[in-house]
Amino acid sequence: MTYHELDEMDQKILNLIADNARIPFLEVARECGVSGAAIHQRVQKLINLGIIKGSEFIIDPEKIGYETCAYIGIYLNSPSNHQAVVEELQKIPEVVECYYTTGEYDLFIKVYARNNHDLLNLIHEKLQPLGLARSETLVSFKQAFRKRLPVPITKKEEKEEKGEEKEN
Amino acid sequence: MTYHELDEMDQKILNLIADNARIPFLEVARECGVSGAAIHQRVQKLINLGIIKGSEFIIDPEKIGYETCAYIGIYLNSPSNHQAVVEELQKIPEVVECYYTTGEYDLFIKVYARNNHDLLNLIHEKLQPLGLARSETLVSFKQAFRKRLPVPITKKEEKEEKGEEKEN
DNA sequence: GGTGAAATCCAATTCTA
DNA sequence: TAGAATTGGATTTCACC
Repeated sequence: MTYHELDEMDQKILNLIADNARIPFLEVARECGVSGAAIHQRVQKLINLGIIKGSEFIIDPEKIGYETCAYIGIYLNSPSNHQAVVEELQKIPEVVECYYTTGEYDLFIKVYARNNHDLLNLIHEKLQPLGLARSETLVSFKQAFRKRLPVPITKKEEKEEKGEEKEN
Repeated sequence: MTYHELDEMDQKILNLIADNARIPFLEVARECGVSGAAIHQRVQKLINLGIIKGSEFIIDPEKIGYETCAYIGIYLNSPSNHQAVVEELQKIPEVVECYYTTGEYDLFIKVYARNNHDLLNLIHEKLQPLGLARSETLVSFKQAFRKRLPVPITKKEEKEEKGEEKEN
């Protein structure tokens, strides 16, 4: 099994804190009908399990001067070299996400740039030298929306049906 | 000007809180050499300006049962209808991001699914019925990295060179 | 796993400058 | 805008269940 079983309270906690990282844990505690210490311990457990990977304030890229967002599909000259390329990509501040994908591209990245001109510059000056055979750029001219994945709610009965064992 | 001028302290605050939403403001205050009230007021200002759009705990999608991540480029039957399609897409829990893009596609979305089978299901059962002419799917089989965009640091001298006005 | 109390620390407001 | 002071809460730990 690739993920730990979360009970209903864990799921409720995650859904409460996921889009408000500053919510007081005592408020979460009241919602869940337990003590603040219990929430504290469970959140700690979720962090230790790697389910919670951190917290962040969401900053609007446009408002700090990044007007252009783009996705770039990358073909490498020597695909065997991908590890080194990924390390170099990680050092470029404008590259915020990087994926290994099936089929089409060797790598697929998300980048921000101050404007379209800087994007072209970024591609020519910083990306091409890494050993790209070719790349395809998809410029977003507007983000329609962004939201978070809901934490699925597993009802207790469903867990029992799946054969939840006592020795967990 | 599309973005507000941030002074060095605003930038420092953003860089401090951006990847730790739970950091005590008093700690930020100590780092910045000002009082807690000053940080409180500045963060409030940044929220009011829309520079800070909220906060969140980062939850590992794999750990809550979403093993497949994919990007899908969408061609619509009637592109004039995009507004309605976007609204429908927003209702689908698995669709977490949606962009209007230049060129190639009418829409470009990011989705999560429990597995590859569910992804196919999602495309056939939920996406196709919205009126897609065609779609191209790019499955990520691993995220190499993800990081945040750094808040650019504008030195005071640079701002003066740019002609910062007193009446701001 | 959870509780409750204690000690420490913080958030948020108000007032002053 | 910043600082100081205040106060009501929040965080965290720990002994106990």
